[in-house]
Amino acid sequence: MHETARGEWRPTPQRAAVLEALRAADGFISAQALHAALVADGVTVGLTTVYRTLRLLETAGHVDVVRDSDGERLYRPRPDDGHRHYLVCRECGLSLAVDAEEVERWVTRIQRDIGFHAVNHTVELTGVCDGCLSGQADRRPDS
Amino acid sequence: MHETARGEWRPTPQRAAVLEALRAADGFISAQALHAALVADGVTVGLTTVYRTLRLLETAGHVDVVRDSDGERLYRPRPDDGHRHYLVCRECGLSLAVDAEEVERWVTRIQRDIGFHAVNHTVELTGVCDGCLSGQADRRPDS
DNA sequence: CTTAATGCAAAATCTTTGCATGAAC
DNA sequence: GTTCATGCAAAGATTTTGCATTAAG
Repeated sequence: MHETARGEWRPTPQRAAVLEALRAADGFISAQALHAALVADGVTVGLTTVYRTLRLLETAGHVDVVRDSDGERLYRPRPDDGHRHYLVCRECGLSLAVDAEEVERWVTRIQRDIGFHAVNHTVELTGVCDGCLSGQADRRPDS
Repeated sequence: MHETARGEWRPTPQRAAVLEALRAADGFISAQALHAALVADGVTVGLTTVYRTLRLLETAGHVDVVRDSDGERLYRPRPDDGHRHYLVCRECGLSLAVDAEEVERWVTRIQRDIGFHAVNHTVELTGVCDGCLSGQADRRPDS
């Protein structure tokens, strides 16, 4: 090996397309939906490649990953200033970044108080946005 | 209907066993692990029944559910004073309930400010406890 | 006796892997 | 010319559903 030891990235049309589609989709999107969008756009790419590319992006820390209520992984390009938390509409998928400073501080304090190390936190907020509040009344808030 | 309108609960040995095993396991446990434990204990119960019972408990709000990194659902009997948040050790599974009042308040305010309704929140904290901090250095904090 | 619960096997998902072909360096 | 990426099909894994049998009210 005479070049980049680790970091063997190889730019291919498929990877570029996945990245572009990922950024085009606003909010979180599943691997399958992303693949469908790509195919619909006329891009020739296999579902396998979409999964593999997303896994690479995840490993490299370039996407945030959450899970929906079915356990499906949803991806979103990470805003370049670190990780964020989102409030996602269960009905239309609208996702808004929320100010999570308080939570960040809370996590830091908990970590120190309890004596844990390398604490990761995941905060997922789902609700129903104003626009979608028209004719539905199943889930109640569980707070 | 002359009795309990909804709430058609039918106490069976299997359901009792699932509940007992769930309480016996300290910390979060998967449906499959729970089933394995039951079978190992000599209880005759099908995996299907375990899943169905856990789903009922979840609907009734009697268990907290989180997902591990493989997307597997993990269940834990809910302490009878509402829902809680836990800090779980990635190494040994030790789980501690943490004071989450601040987060609850934060969620309430976000909900009001942004104009969302029926907001659910999931907060998952994972780290490494003091006891396990002896020889391991893979995941870094992502905060 | 009527209604619901059980459990096996099969189905339905989402995701990963084996392997031959084709593209990138 | 090597080495890595692609993509199909098949395998893996977790959870749900169909349906006949059994148990509870």
